[in-house]
Amino acid sequence: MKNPITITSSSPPFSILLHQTDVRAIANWYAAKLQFCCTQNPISHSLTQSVHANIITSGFKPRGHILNRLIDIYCKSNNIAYARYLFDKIPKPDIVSRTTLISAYSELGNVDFAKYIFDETPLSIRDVVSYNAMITGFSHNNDGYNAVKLFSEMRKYGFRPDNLTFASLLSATALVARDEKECKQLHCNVVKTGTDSFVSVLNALISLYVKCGLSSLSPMGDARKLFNQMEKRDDLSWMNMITGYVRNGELESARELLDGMNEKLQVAYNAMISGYVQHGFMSKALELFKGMCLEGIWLDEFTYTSVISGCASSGLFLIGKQVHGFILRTGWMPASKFALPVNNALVTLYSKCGEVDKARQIFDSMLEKDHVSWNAILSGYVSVGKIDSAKSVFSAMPERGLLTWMVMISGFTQNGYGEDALKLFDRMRKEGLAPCDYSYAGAITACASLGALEHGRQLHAQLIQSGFNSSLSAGNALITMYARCGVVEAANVVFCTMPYIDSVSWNAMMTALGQHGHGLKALKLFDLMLQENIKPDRITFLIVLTACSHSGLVKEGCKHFQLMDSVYGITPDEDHYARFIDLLCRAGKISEAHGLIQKLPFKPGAPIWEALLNGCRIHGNMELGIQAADQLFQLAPQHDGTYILLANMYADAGRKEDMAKVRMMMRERGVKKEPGCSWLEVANKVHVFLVDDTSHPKVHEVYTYLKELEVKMRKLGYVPDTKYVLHDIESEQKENALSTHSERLAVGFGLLKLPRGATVRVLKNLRICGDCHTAFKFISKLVEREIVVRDGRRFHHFRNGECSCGNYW
DNA sequence: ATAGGGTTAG
Repeated sequence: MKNPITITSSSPPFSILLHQTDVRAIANWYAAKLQFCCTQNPISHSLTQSVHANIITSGFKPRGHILNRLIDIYCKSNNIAYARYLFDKIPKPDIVSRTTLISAYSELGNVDFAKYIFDETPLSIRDVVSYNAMITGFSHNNDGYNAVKLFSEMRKYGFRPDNLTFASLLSATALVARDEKECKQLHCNVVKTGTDSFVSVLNALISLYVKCGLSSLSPMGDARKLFNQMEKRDDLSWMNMITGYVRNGELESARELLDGMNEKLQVAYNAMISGYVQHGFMSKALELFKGMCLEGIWLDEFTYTSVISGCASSGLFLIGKQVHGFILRTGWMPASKFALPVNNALVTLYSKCGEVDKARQIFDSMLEKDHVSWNAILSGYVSVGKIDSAKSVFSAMPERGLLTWMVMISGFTQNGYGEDALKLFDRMRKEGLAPCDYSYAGAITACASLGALEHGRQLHAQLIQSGFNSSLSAGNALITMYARCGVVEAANVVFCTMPYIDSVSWNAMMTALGQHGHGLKALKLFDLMLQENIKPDRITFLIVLTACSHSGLVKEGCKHFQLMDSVYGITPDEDHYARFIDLLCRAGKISEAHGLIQKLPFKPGAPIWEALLNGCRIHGNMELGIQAADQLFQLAPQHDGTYILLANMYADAGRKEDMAKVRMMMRERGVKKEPGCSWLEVANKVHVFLVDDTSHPKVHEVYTYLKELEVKMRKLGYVPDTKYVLHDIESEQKENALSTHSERLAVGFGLLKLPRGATVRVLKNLRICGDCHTAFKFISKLVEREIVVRDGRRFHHFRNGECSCGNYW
């Protein structure tokens, strides 16, 4: 429909103004003009304002439907305050304008003001329509309770509910109904009032049955009966049934319904495709998609959104990109006019397949963005590890939902920024948001990587308080956290008390046992897992091999290494071989490991050489160790771990000059710590440096640094794990500086909780110095504080004050 | 003047 009025003018034409007396004509002109403003998308604010200004300056007193139009426009543009101001100017708003306002405000989400207007409408002018509008208003704002309450109120005052009332009421009841009883009762009411011949009422009733029947034996039974009885069905009836079946996982019944349809309704196909996508049957979804193309059914934004997002979530990136190309080629719509969800799905697709730049390109080209778009691009950056870009996206976001925080928190954690993760978690709560269980999982994992036990414990307590104690992700994170902080018993308690567990939980618990030298227990758990019919995956075998390696279980390790291919059909990849070589090396079978490397089915990469180098370090095999280090330098010259391993190898052999050479090499090649490592890690590295260079003159500086770290830690809100605090080192005796300082340092680290890295190095250092006395003192302290020193071969297990020194000392 | 349903992010 063409609008005869020119768009630019804001005052009525002279022909109308000529007859000043004809107020009606002027009013009609303004109303039509405002109607035009209203139908523009987006609403033309500048034109509205100039028309409004014109109304005021011309001395024309707006009332009735002009005021309504104006209010309508200001409502739609979310200028509620001004709409309210105009509303108060209406001398006696009639029921029609009130009803308009009620539904407009409700649609805008301002149901409170809608209720205000409704409440102050005198009972004498209320009618069924206004009640209907208000019930719908509540229902659209997820307030089923008040909708139902209003319904009984209107019956109390003697209003006769009509078909539209029941349509709204049924939809509202779906929000609050608990059982089928309520459905049946309402159904009777509908039949009694004779509204059961209206398609919209029956549609609403069907979806109510679908929602309430979920717990019953045949959830779709009543809905199907009703559907079959219907004389007339429209698009929505079919949609409701199909999505109902989909929700119950009865995809075959849904498909039967679709195939039995006489006319091919596009919405029904869309519902079916989205059902397949939701349940991960991508091949079926794509088959149906192809069928739609062949049958000549029009494909719309919903079709494309489902298909593309399905491709994204099931890893079919190539097909997803093909669909994207297909849309562009067929000229379905110019790319600039793609609907928001389609663009969102595309951003997700390119984010997930790692092409985050392409995702960004689409994101930037979008005229309209919502929180989903922002979250999609954010998780795109997070998953490829571009934390800086993720950070800038995070701070540029117009609104941050729970998911946003969660993505950013676990993004920090996954990329090694544990501190930032905890800081963000705190900030989230300071802003008054209640973190979801995934956010807790992220923060708890951050504690695991930082070794912050006490902080982790507090989060555990808060997690329970928030009612997330049955959360899978949080439970799995807790197992990892307790294990990494040395409290394997606590990890076990979590594992045993979790109401639901998945393969990740099994893996986490096996890791926990393996880390603490309980190799046999880990293998027992593995068997238990098999008995529970959980299929082991590649990760499981990585864990099993590591557990065997750390407990010196060579035979068992070999057995499982062979079984994984022959019985479980998992071909060992580079990581598995690396663990296996590690196992051989730790058991002293260096030449065997070296032989295996030469027979590998692929070109050995960094993990393989690193395992060999570490083995050579343990057993003092200098020649092979240097060879392995050379290979590593070629593969990754900037990786600091290689230098540290090599230096440690020399340290064990007492070759100080060579250690110095390694350090020189690092300096020459500009090897630095990767950016973003936590201060805890820095401290650890400082410690390594100190231990490696026993005559380092800067011992004091290191202590000052550690003290600063402690202050920083408190500022960040960490709770120190013990009451130990670093004392003034200056006042300490200087004799035997190394061992004393090492112990102090360890106490310092104990405060930061880093049993594995730091304490083990202290022990090693004390061994080099031959200071057994301090070592024993130190060990007893560890036992006192329930820290178990572990590692299969080299670091032994100390418990109850006893210490099995073996060849270590 | 008022009605029924569906898509996207971990």
